[in-house]
Amino acid sequence: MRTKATILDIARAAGVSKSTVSLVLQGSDRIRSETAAKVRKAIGDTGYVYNRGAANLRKPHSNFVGMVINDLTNPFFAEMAVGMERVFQAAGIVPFIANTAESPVRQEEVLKSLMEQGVAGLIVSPARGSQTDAFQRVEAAGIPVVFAMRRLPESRIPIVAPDNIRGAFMATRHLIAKGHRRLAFFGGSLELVVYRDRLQGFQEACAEAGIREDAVLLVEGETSRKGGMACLNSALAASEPPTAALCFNDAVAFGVMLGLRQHRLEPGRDFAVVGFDDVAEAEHYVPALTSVAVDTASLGERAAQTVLKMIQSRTTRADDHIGSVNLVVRESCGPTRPNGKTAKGEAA
Amino acid sequence: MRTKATILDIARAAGVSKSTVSLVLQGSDRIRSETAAKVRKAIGDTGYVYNRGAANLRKPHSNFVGMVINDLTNPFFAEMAVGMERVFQAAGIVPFIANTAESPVRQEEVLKSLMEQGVAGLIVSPARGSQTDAFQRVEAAGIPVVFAMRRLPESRIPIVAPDNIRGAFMATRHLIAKGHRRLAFFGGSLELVVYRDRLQGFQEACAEAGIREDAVLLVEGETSRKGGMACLNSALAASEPPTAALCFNDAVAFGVMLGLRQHRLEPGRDFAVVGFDDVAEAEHYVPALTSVAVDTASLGERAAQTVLKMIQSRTTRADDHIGSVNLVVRESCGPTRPNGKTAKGEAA
DNA sequence: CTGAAAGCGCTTACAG
DNA sequence: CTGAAAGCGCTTACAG
Repeated sequence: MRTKATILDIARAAGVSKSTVSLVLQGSDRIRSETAAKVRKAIGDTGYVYNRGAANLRKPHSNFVGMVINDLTNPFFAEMAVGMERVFQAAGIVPFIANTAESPVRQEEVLKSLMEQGVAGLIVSPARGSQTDAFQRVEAAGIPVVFAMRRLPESRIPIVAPDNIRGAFMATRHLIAKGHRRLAFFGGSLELVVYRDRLQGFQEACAEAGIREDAVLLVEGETSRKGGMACLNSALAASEPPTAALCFNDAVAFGVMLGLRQHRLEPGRDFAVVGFDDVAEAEHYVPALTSVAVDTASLGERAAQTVLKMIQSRTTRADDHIGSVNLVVRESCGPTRPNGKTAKGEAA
Repeated sequence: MRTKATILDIARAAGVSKSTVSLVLQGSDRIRSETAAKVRKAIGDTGYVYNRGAANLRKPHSNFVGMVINDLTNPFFAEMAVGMERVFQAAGIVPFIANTAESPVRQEEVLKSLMEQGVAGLIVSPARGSQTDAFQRVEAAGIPVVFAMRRLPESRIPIVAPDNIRGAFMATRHLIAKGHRRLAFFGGSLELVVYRDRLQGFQEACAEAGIREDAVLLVEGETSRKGGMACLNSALAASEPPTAALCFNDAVAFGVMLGLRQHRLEPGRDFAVVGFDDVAEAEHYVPALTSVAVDTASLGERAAQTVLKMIQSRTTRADDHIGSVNLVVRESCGPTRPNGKTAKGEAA
């Protein structure tokens, strides 16, 4: 391995100055095409690799963005990533994904590394337990950030998220229309703003139906399959267990259904469950999971467009985007009545 | 947002030279602790961000590695990533993940961007259809690369992968022991070395049992759920359809089971399916999927350790690692007989 | 359309 | 234990 080629090497090889090389590298039209061709040939011959670190020393911003995710294991984020990738690719930007595995410490490290590398912008779904000051450094550095799905209280960072309140409200109403009167909300915790929003929708629907607060069970927990199983177990141990649950997300819902089986209970028949996110798997699960669809890919696209615009206009502010939601009714709350009425004759 | 702070600013603030600042930034023990403390305080006060691009101009290598994945949507890779993250984190290295979505073009872009950024090492599961020369540039640049799961024919890049031949052999034997005589192999394609290996194990087991070649159906396809459904459909259209299938991976297997249901066939009872990878979901699926477990997290750890060692020893070569596999028998091939014999009385 | 020069933010011998 | 100086690989006015 001989020492790495630089623009100077390729300038010599092409018989031009290094300014010229730099210009063709940037696709400038100030260079005659024959000259550019010579340069490009030299680049190919030498196996030259552009050094973006050096370039960034002089340029206003780099060409990569970071997507920092709290749980890569949740397929939801992979689905969102594909939406993002579409828009970034079109803009000639490469998105790098980093996983924090729900650890604020890890998140700190990841953010630091991304900044040091000169990241142009950030899309982040903050780890649970993130402090508001966790993003002060990136804000101070003037790096555009948009939150996706999760946000921090009292932060001015724009967010792209679904209409959590309405989604939870619709889902809960559905459960109530199915005749359930003892309801639970499983997974997540109060420190999450999303949780508070979804909980609010849940409680509004309960209130509307005149369900008393003591007929409602809130079980906080990890926002994962494992968390869902744990929630169910603790709920079932109550003196008067719930008969239906709105789950913080689909991962929790899958965990709940798993747990039900372990208790020899059949999801849908013995206990109704509805999820949130509508990941691809929801449709294929047995029983198929009723879930709040959030149009995941669109959310990803929107988040990407937002950072992109922020980067281009050198701003650190943008409007929030709240995406519309809709309830996809499948089998996990029992059979659907064709006329939209439940067994108890209530309007759906 | 005032202009960004540099080591010069913090040198002035701390009343030292910039060399001193650089030294404390690198944790040198040549600096008196009081001096270091002053410097660190100045760093905190200014919101200084270390510029790794500038540093890399002078340093031999950077501190980040790239993991380039062919399908982020396959939970297998998320599982492998957690194994990797453990070892990288311990080494103070941040792994960035990039998705190629099975596109060689996208892969090219991603690789280029990573190299320009000064990536220290790469773990890659090449996109289907990658040409052998796709990695010439990174090899020429002397960047350590290890392939994970998939490799390219005639490449000297080391690989970390499970024992595909043996895994497929064991799985196929299991199918045969269950009494199946018309077998299929679903998903993947000959251009993939992994495919050839798994196919070899499959065929060896068939040969061992004296199954004739015309009783065996090979259906190539995408290595995804969707691909699995397509494979099944085309297999079912045959004049004498198979009764069991070894699937290229679990994603394909899930697709096959989905497809079976659409044909009103019950996986396990009407058609036996076994997967490969044993992702977390396999255990929880209904019916639970029999699959070849590859110890995913260990594979990830091993791959990470390998690049790490290559980076440290400035080499571009390493030994391959073939991980052991074992068949996890669940319900997707029908009920297991307690004595390990099939209905037809054959040894398992 | 192209070249010479300055400078981006660091690190690294080299002195002291 | 700390400082002054050179130089890493680029880009960007500025000339010509």
